[in-house]
Amino acid sequence: MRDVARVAGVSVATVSRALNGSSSVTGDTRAQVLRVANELNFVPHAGAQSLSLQRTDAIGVILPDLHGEYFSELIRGLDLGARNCRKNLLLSASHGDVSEAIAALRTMRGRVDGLVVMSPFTDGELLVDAVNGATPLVLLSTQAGSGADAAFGVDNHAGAAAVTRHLLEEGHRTIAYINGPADNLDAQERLRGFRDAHAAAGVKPGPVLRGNFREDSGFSAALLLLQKTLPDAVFAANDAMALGCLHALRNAGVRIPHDVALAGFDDIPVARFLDPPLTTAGVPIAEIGRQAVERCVRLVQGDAVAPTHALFAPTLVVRASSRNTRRAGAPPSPTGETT
Amino acid sequence: MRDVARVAGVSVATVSRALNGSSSVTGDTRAQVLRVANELNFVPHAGAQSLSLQRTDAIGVILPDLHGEYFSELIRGLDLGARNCRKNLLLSASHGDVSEAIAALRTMRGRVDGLVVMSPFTDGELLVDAVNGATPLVLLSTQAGSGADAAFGVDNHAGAAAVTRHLLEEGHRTIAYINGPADNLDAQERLRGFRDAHAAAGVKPGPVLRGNFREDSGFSAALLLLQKTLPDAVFAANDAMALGCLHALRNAGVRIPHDVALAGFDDIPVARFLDPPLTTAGVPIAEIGRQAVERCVRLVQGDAVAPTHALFAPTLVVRASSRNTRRAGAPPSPTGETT
DNA sequence: TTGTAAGCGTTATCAG
DNA sequence: CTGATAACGCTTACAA
Repeated sequence: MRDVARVAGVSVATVSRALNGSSSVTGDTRAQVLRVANELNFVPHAGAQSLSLQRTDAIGVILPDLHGEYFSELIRGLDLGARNCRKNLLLSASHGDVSEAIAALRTMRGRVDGLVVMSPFTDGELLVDAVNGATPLVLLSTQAGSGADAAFGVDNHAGAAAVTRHLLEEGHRTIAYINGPADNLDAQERLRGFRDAHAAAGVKPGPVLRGNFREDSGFSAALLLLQKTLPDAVFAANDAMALGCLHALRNAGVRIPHDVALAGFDDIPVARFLDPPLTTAGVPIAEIGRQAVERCVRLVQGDAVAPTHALFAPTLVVRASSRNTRRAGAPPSPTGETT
Repeated sequence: MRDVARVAGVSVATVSRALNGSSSVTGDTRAQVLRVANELNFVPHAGAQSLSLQRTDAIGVILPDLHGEYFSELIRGLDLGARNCRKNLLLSASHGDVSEAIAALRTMRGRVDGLVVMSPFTDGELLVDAVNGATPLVLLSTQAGSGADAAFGVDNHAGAAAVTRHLLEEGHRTIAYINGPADNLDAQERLRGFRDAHAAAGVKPGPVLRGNFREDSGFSAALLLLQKTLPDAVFAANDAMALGCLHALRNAGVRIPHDVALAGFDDIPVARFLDPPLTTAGVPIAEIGRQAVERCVRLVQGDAVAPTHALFAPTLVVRASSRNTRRAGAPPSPTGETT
């Protein structure tokens, strides 16, 4: 910038003003400065700018992972929101570990104006403590009362209960469940929904298998199931595991849904492309991301928004994978999709 | 930091030294400072730090998109590389537009030490000009001679030719092609590979349909194909479009591979889970991302590395979707996967 | 070993 | 309308 000032024969202050379109600059000097800046292809140093302005125009995002269909879809929404607000996104992965999340948090101080953190951990308060009100904080997938400025989540209990109810109504009697990570709040709520729906129907829940929300754990769980009498249906706590499960079962020659019905949770983009298309609890993943970022930006701007804990209600998406073909009087719809 | 200094009864310089483990600090003062810093839960301001240190410990990444299986997988690799080097990732999307990419580039000045940019655009030199050597730059998916410090790409021509050859060898006579965006270099090379393989085999290529690398364009292309006599096989320029194509064909009651064989490009994670599993050109997506970041970091550190344009050779991944079941003497392998 | 002060590249205040 | 100059929060000579 000094160079530009020198060449243009003005002071750095004037350069700054000209570049930022301050009104109090002669048309001549402005033109001159812009010309020189262009010649020297000067690009303002965003780091210095934000130090001076006390604002970075960036939102920090910390997610358990940055890959996989679920996070990919979430990131799509986050990006959308950021674009809408003309903010940058600083993404970081905590790899499912609170301490890593906190470390990421620390490196973001002074780099971002606000934070969107997904913290499905039981000990998520640590995170809020770490931020300590220093920065606007929006939490994702967290239980209520978290002390953040805002929180967005999914009604996991209702979603899981709806899927379970659907499976029971289809006439499936024993339903096996592939669980998520034990310390994951989303997973805990889904399991509760699964159990409560059974209790309400007066049916004994099938076996609950260990899982970690990743595809391979769905695969392994299916292998376990194959060693005993197969259940009528399998409900995986997310679509990724349902995918792995589907794969393992098909490898074993099990026909879905004829031999075993299958359902998942999330409605990730591929769910509808599987064969058979997957019944699942539809979550507006991208939409949640978008709203989270936009809310965060609003907090940064100081727009007094009431602290919220918004809970999105999943919609039951019935596709072919859950159909009970053993039962009479269940005429398959042509496309197999209802909502 | 001033607060810490005041409370600890030392100068800010000492605080800085204590926090950064400078050797010339008494054990006592250090302990004292650390204690106070902890009490006040002081977190260094990364922005100010980098202004002073002239280094941000962050790598900027600009991709056409941040979502979808392909980019998701790429981001996994980028994150891996960044973690290995203990760097942060500043991600941005150019949405397939050079000017947006350049805009993103500008906002990154002073925020990152180096750049990894995916620029499959025909006018990618603009990008290099924009950076103007100010920052180490690693390019992805770019044609050679780009003027960047390093470039990583895929041998698209070889990959597409291999897939085409495979389809021809399977006995498919007319092969339709779903193309990528016209101004995309990867897409251009793949089309060339498709054509050259036909020429080498003395077979006339089937129809080439317009596409944009996204799922829905594969779907539309398939609808077009369904209006005429179906080809023996369809080769989509990437897996996402193959997925869309698969979906449309199946909706129409077309059996794959019996009625029409199908192949894609990339080997995204779901490819093996489709029904039938998808034949494709396997690209080590995540690995490319990891290497790109690590190379970028090395450039930042000034390790004199020779400028490279590394080209990864795709591996032909044959799965069930390309089998010619109309031909005699093609006994299906049990898993249907070979490499 | 520690403190003082200059500097990183901007913006903003305050005189001129 | 424009130019000095003090921040912004940190690091690092240079002095003490």
